[in-house]
Amino acid sequence: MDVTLKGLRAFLAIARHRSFTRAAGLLHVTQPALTVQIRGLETALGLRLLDRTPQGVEPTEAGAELARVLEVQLRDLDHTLENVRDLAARRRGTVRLAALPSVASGPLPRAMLRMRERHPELRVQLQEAVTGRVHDMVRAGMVDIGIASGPPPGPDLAREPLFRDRVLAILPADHPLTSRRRIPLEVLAREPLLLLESNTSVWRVLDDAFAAAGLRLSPFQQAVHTSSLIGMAQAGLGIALLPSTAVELRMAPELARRPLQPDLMREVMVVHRAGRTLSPAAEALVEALRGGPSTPDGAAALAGPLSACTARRSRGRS
Amino acid sequence: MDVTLKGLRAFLAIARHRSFTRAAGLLHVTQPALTVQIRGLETALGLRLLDRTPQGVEPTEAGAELARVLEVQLRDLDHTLENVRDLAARRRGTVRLAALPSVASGPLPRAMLRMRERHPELRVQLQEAVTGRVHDMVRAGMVDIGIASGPPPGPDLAREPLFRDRVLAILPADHPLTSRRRIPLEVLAREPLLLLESNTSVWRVLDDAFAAAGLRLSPFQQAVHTSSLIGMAQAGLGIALLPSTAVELRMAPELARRPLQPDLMREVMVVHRAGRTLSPAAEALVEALRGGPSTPDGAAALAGPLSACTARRSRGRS
DNA sequence: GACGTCCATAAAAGGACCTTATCGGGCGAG
DNA sequence: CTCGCCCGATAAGGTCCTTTTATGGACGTC
Repeated sequence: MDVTLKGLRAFLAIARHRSFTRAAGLLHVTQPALTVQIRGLETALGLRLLDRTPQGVEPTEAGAELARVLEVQLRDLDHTLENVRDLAARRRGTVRLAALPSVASGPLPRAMLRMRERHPELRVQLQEAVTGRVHDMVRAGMVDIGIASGPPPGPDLAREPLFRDRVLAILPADHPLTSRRRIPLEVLAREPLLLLESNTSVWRVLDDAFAAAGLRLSPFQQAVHTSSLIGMAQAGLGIALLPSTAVELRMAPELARRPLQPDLMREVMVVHRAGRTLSPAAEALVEALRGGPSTPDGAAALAGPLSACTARRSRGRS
Repeated sequence: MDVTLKGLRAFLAIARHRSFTRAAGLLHVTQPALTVQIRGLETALGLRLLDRTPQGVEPTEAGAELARVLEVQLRDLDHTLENVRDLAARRRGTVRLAALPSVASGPLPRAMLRMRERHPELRVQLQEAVTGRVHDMVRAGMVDIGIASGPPPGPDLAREPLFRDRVLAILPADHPLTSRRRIPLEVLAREPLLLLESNTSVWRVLDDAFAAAGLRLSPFQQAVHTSSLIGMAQAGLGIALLPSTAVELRMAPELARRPLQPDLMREVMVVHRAGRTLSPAAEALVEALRGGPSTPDGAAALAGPLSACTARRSRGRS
């Protein structure tokens, strides 16, 4: 015979209410079930825990001692289990996120707002980083998920597409090229270009496209922050090439925006460790980033973390 | 699905050893059993606790948190259960005992010695009291068992015979009555009698017997302590009537002892609350009082407390 | 003295659990 | 690159446990 949680809970209920019958009602079982449970528990422990009297039940010495201790310990255990269930139900939890600066300042805030509406208790620990650094942080376990762009980072990281982001040419409203709806790369190549640093995903997209067109990407000026480039464009220093998500663009409405020819897109992706389940909080954030929950009702959301992420490591292209 | 102790233990073993297969070996089950157990636990909690990878298992964030807390809590729970098992196995425990002074000084010490040989960790809290007080203390729950004599104390107390104790006449070796092998009550009635107090069981036995013989019990001297009466008898003050268990008799070998005519016996009994199971420690003491364990082998002794004392309240004679 | 309450027991249905056997995926060696 | 090994998942089958329904015995009450 084995000590079971069910048996212990039954014992505690009976000891507390001094009655098999009443405890049975509270536990939603019949009285004989408790008789058997207690017999099992008493056999497992090797002594009598409850003295059955005609008018009810009285714990023995040992039973009273056990009940006293068990009361605390089972409450603690239930508390522990409830905490885990809170994680699952997204009533608790923190997502550690590493995101591209353009996403962090652009679509991310609204996603966090959506997440808070559905799961007010969840928290996000945000760190901004460029793609390579995002991958490193995810790989090292420093963050739960990353938002990055660029090529597949390797077999140990899994990626799921989030959205596509257009690369725009940002130029003063009176610039001659504003007459064109799209600005060809070969035209751009002759202009003074204002670019982010070369380890960014935008730079990589541009570099690839220029190379494919037989051109060479030679920036007139580079900067770490998008707003610096915008300031330069406002001053007429040249043409800035920026992702459309960059929220700083909204603060410079007088600047013209033009897509390129060919239209260059940057694929923004969620990255996480392959073969590792996303925490429920991380799932909630991904859902919010996608615009809404993939599983609208709570029950399905609760089952979600189990069904999701059974995928194994994705094969990296050689 | 329900959280079970077995499932939690399985989870902890797997999380600790990072492997279903290894944990299965340690838990003496097969690996599929653990797969099912963990699936049940994860379903009950609503999230994934373990990430299965080709080379083993890695706890998820939630799983790691659960494992950390559970480790402590299950250890505490096991400790609690082990404590109860110690009670059952008589490796721990205290008997609160109220006993007649004659028994406490007479057969009890040897019984305690026998108990200590078998169960060295058990302790006895002894209180000496006369029969009426013993009954009261047992009834009030102040002690676990009592040793008393005399008539049935009522329906709420159960009694089991322990031994029979002869009432002896104690007289100086040169007393004329020493010529008689048994001393008739009518002879005694004419002698100066040295008796214990009137609330004692010996007094009651004598009183009943004298009354049945149409005699009147009128002590020449009364005392609380047996040794006082012995001293008086040594001084030639009269004839002391004492139970044969009184150990003080052994310290006065020069005094003569004679049974009465009719032979008066005092039935010494173990008393405990009716319908209440004796604690294992109390059972051990009763066994020792009886001269040896009623269940010699440990296994049967362990099962003993369960089978014993299923009897309901014994009917008191009206 | 009939009745209600309480726990124990018995039998049967239902479910949970474990074991054996097998699968599929990943990894390392040859 | 393929074979063999290790890992966990799955399926099927049987056993054991658990629960429910129905009933019994003991006790207290009206």
